[in-house]
Order: sequence, then C-alpha cells, then structure tokens
Amino acid sequence: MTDLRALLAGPVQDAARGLLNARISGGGVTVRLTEVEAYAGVGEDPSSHAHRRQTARNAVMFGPPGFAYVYFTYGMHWCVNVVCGPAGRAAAVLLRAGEVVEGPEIARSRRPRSSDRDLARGPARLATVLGADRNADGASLLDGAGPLRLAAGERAPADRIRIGPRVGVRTDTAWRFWLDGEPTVSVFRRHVRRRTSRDHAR
DNA sequence: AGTAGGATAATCT
DNA sequence: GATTATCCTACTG
Repeated sequence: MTDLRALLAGPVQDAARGLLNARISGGGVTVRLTEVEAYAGVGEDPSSHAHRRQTARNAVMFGPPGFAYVYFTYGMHWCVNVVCGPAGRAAAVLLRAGEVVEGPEIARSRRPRSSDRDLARGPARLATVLGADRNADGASLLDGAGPLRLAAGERAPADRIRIGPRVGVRTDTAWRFWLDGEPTVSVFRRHVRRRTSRDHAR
C-alpha cells in the first residue's frame, strides 16, 4: 500500500504508475485501475488541456492534488482525472480503464449493452459506470465528502507495467501506463483528424 | 482485425 | 467556425 497523498503530490508520471491497481469508487461501484495517462501543465505538454493557460474548465488542474478534474467532450462523454503535483502547477492523470470489482449489477445497469469486460474499458465508459459527471468536477477524491473516492491498491510490480504513447492525441510522448495482460485495458488508437466542413466543400 | 462515419455540445480561437 | 484526452455501429476482409 502506498501513501496516496504523497504519491499524488509528486511527479505526475510517478503518480500515474502508482495509480495502477488503485480503487476508485462512485455511486456504489468500485473499479480497479488498469490503464492511466499522465498530462502535464502550461508549456510542458501540447496535448494537455492546461497547455496554454488556466481557464474556467481546467482551473482545478492548477489546484492542490487529490481532487477530480472531470471534463465533458465530444458532446456526450465525461472523463475523470486525478489532479497531481503541487498547487500552482497543472498536472493530472486521466483514468482510462479498469476492472469493476464492486457493484457489478449497478455497473451493468449503467451500461446495459456492455459486456463485463468493456464496462470500464475506456475513459468515458469508466466515468459512466461510476456515475461521474459535472457533479464530481472539483471535488476531493480523498476526504470522502464528494461523489468519488480514491483508495490505494497493491503496488504494481515494475515488470508488469507497460508504457506507450497516449491514445487519441497528436503528441506521441510515452505517458500511457497500463498493466500487462489485463483484458480491461483499452485498445490503442492513433489521433485522427476529423473531416471538416472545409474538407467537405473541396 | 481494421477502418470509417456519425452522434452531439462545450470550449476555444 | 473549428476542434475534441470518445464510443458505437456497420461494413470489409
């Protein structure tokens, strides 16, 4: 068991590794994390929401560690991050996938058409299964007062941690971490530029 | 296995 | 007006 507070206060890549096997709970469901991604702050990481400057959306990333940064994307999906690093320096770990270890019936009721393996296989699926949305954004993950709660798990042995490029972003820094051999790890996808109206016109 | 397109709205330029 | 840290379905092989 690791000290979660100390882990989250440290470098975001170390925090990401340490979050593998951690448990996140929400709405009666607990997930054991099998895949995460690290994101850094202003000027450090072109793919980070905090790369340019602090805004209303990313403000919680600039605050103290141990809070949830939950954002809405693609017009329909919520994704959950754990804020890391010291206050004033933006960093967060995106929770990409995991295995449902408590509340499988509730999890299935939230994603009725999903196989058990796919219940939390992907960041938006994970958020759905936990019932996480705007109501969790900015809430503490450690004090038990908010809708989500984070707890340390068994430390993953270094030889079981796999490292590779992050999913769906332009930059190819190897800041994605997952547990080798876990069926709940999501499939890698390269960033694809969607067809724009201008493309359509030509 | 892989690829491709559509859904759908906040956020940012 | 363009982009998006995604997911689902449908189609090809």
